[in-house]
Amino acid sequence: MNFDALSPEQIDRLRDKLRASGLRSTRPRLALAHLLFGAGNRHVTAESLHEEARKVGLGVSQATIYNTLNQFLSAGLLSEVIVDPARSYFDTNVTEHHHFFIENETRLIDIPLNEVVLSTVPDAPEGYDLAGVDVVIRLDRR
Amino acid sequence: MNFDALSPEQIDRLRDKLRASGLRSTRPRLALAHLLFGAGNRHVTAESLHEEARKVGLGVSQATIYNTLNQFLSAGLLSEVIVDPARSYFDTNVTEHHHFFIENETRLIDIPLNEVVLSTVPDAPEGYDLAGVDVVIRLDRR
DNA sequence: ATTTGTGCAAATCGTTTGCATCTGA
DNA sequence: TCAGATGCAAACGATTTGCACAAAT
Repeated sequence: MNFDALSPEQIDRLRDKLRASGLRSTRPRLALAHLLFGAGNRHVTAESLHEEARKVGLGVSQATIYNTLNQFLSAGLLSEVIVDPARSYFDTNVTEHHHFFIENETRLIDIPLNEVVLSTVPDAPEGYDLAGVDVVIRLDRR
Repeated sequence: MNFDALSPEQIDRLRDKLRASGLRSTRPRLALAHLLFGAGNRHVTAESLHEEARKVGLGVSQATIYNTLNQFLSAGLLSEVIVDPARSYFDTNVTEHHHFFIENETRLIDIPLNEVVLSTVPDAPEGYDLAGVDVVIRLDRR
């Protein structure tokens, strides 16, 4: 596990982020947090993150990848995007927004909230609370 | 397999529907088609349909359920709804429309197309064609 | 010292597939 | 007749879990 590229400040920032969410700052978690939150918004699958971790020389098992992703998810550090029956996508953008999904590239692109305007939306049926609205625009490479 | 409840007219209608889609009208397919298309729009999972088939006394295996659902899907007799990472939903409504998904009841409700108006939608990125727009409104029982 | 996380391998769950056997056209 | 369907069980891929060990507070 190569932490040389990380400045102490970066490490501290990640530590704080984890602690603030009630998670212990362990080595694997710090390393994965760095991959995930180190640069802009990202979409990963368990497999893509595992692959990435391997390349960077992290000896993390798939189980830890899954556990960590799920912990980050329940801690609110990640959101889940449900667009593909074959696998789960995790998004570092936890604000409300929508997605393009490129079916034959297995790739997601964020759509800022203000670029989709729902001018008419049905009321929730009696006895139910609104939990969220997901808009997925499916694309195919031309 | 109890076909007593089916009038010859109903059987013929289903036969035609299958044939029109290039599918042979076999016993299991006719029976499942009857369950699926017999009464209004429906949402099923492989498991729920299997269960239902069992109750009606059909000796169909899970494999046949899956194969049949997928054949109906590619034949355009069913559509797929992707809302739950845990299982696939099939919808007998093959026209464009949207969905309520009740997370803790594992249940779908159709939303007619005109009840959701997207007044602003981003352009597809260069080089990509629009394949579809899915709106899922997630609900929780109050 | 105690609690929480990790790794591994085995277990689980939904879904798909190979193959021998049936069956509809 | 014979291409196409079925059933079963085995295979599969993604995800979860049990448990012994390791590390964090």
